[in-house]
Formats: sequence, structure tokens, C-alpha cells
Amino acid sequence: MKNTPLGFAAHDHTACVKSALKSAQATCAERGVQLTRVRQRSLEILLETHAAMGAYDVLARLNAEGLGSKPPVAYRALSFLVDQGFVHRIERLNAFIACMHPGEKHDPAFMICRTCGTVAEAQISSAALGTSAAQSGFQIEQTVIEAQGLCPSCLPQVTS
Amino acid sequence: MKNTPLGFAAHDHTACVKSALKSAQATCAERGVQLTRVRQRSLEILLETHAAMGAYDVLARLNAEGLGSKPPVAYRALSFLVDQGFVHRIERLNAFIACMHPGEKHDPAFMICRTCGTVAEAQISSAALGTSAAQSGFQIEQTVIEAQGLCPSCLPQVTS
DNA sequence: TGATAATATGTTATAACATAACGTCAGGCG
DNA sequence: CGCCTGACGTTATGTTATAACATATTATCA
Repeated sequence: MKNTPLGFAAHDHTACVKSALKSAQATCAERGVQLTRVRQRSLEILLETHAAMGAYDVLARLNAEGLGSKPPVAYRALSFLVDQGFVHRIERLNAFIACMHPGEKHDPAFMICRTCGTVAEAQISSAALGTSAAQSGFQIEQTVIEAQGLCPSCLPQVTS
Repeated sequence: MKNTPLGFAAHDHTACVKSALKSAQATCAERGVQLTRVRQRSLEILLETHAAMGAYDVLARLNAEGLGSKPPVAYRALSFLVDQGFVHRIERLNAFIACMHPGEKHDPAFMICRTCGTVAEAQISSAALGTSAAQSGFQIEQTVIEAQGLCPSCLPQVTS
């Protein structure tokens, strides 16, 4: 798994990790769900890495810290985090990434660089799809929007 | 794999299979690529089934007809069909489905029923994503848009 | 406080999805 | 012919994900 820590723009990462974690703790308290050790550590790993990670990558980190070594441990923690909206799943990569703006309810959209693997979260509305769905009587519960292409860093290098 | 042959609306399926196949043959001739036995049969299987199928499901069908039994055979045929635009890959399901309007260049959008697994292709534009990407300097090459929810048939049954 | 229910974790085993790498074969073409 | 290219066959393995069951922990309440 690539380890490009930032999105396409630089930012104060240590601050964003801390605030995201606090926000998650507060949300869990509100909802009466438990942010257990494994869950919190999984979230921290994703926040710190600040990149899309496979479930087995997260598991390896957990295992190194003695927090579990078998796949279900990671998958359970990750699916809890996804359910709570703290983490998004990137279908295209079979990977997970910490949400950049938890709290606000939103359908995530991602831009995935095919060269360096960096993933950035975009904020868009999926209104167009809603219209189309309404016409056919389909009730949307969740949408996945993922774009693949070249990020600003990789674009100049691919002078093909 | 579910085997719900139709989308959300009924239509003349045998006719649509035939015309899609013809269109694919013509396109291959134009482009100077080969629609070989394995490739054509894979496309036919997807067209006939008219539902999302996993690569191993397609492989099982090919195998039953003596056309190849090992995973790479199916994956190669499917990736050819995807490259040519005759088939789309549904990331969310790790599955493949025949395109409903080949010829026209388009980014596909899908509606996936979480109850019955039926997949319908929608026609939408992904303009909103393009705007967002342009601002950050990301160059989009391909987009994946998938909505999960309840199809018109399953909606009434889930009276939760 | 002890019984009980609900939630979370640990573990085994296996299912499901996907590709690297190498060999073979047929057709096109200088 | 000899070479190249593209497709296919096969082995082996890599990667992602979950079913099923056992155990531990936490919450609730009589």
C-alpha cells in the first residue's frame, strides 16, 4: 500500500488527526456505542496514515501492537467505523480511508490517482443520480462515487 | 449470484441480446480487434443473463461449454469486453454486467438493489465531479457511480 | 450482588476474487 | 521460412472477505 500521507493539498495533519478523533469519541458517546480499543486504534491508524489502506494493512498494524491478528478483527473494526461514518470504503481499491469531514452527513466522492494511489475526498452532490432513480422508482440509500485519473503531482510526469 | 433477468422495466430481451451482439461484432471489426469465441461467448452469457455476474460465474458457464476452466480465461475475456466498452464492472459487487447502450461513449451509473441484487444502468452525467476535480487539478479518466438501495419490486416488501 | 442479556473479541477454516508467470499455438508478414 | 504478435491453456499463488463457533467483557436490573 502506498503511503502518500497528504491529499492534493498540504494541511496541519497532527491537528486534523486529533480533532477527528475527538469528534469520533463525542459522536460515539452521543449514540451510545463503544469506541473500543481496537476500533479507536484502527481509526487512529487510518487517520495517521491519511491514505487508503487495505484491511490487511490495518490488521498488520494492529497485530504489531498486539491488538489482534486475524482478519475478522480488522474487518469488524472497519465495518463499525464505516457504519458510524468515520471511515469510508473505496470500492475501487478494496480499501478504507478516514473521513475528512465527519459529523456532516454526506455521500462521499473520491479522486484516485492511478499512478501514486493517492486518494482525495471531494465534496459533491449526487443530485443527478437521484433524479434518474426517482423516475424508475428506485430508492437510493447510499451512493458510491469514485473517479480515477491523475493527480496534480503525477500529471506532469506522464508525458506519454 | 442472483438471476433476476430484467432490469426494473420489462423489454424485448431476445431482440436486445441480438442487437447488442451485432453491435459488438461491428465495433470489433472497425477497431481491428478480435471478438474470439471465448470473448463472444462471455459477452453472450452476460447479455443472456442480463444481470450482474461474478467472474467465476461466467467461468462456470464457459467451462460447461468446454471453453476454458481456469480463472485467467474468464478474467482475460471480461477485461477485453470492459476495455471495449461492451461490459461494465460493478466495483461494489465485484461483478460484471453487459452494457445497455454500447456505442455511445459514457460513464456508467448503476442502481443496485440490496435485497434482490438486481442492477439497472442509469444514464447520468458526472459533471459535478468534473468541476470539483478541475479545481484541485485532478484529471479524471474514468468515473464509477454506484447507488445502493431498494428497487421498485423490493420496496413494498420492506415495510420495516 | 448475582443472574441475565447484549455486545465485543478471539480463532479456525474456508470462500470468493484476482493475477503473475510461463508455455503453446495459429496467423500475418517480411 | 523465421519471426512476431496476439490469444489461449495451465500452474501456482496472492489478495480480499466472511461463516461459524467459542469466549470474554460490559450493561441492566431484579
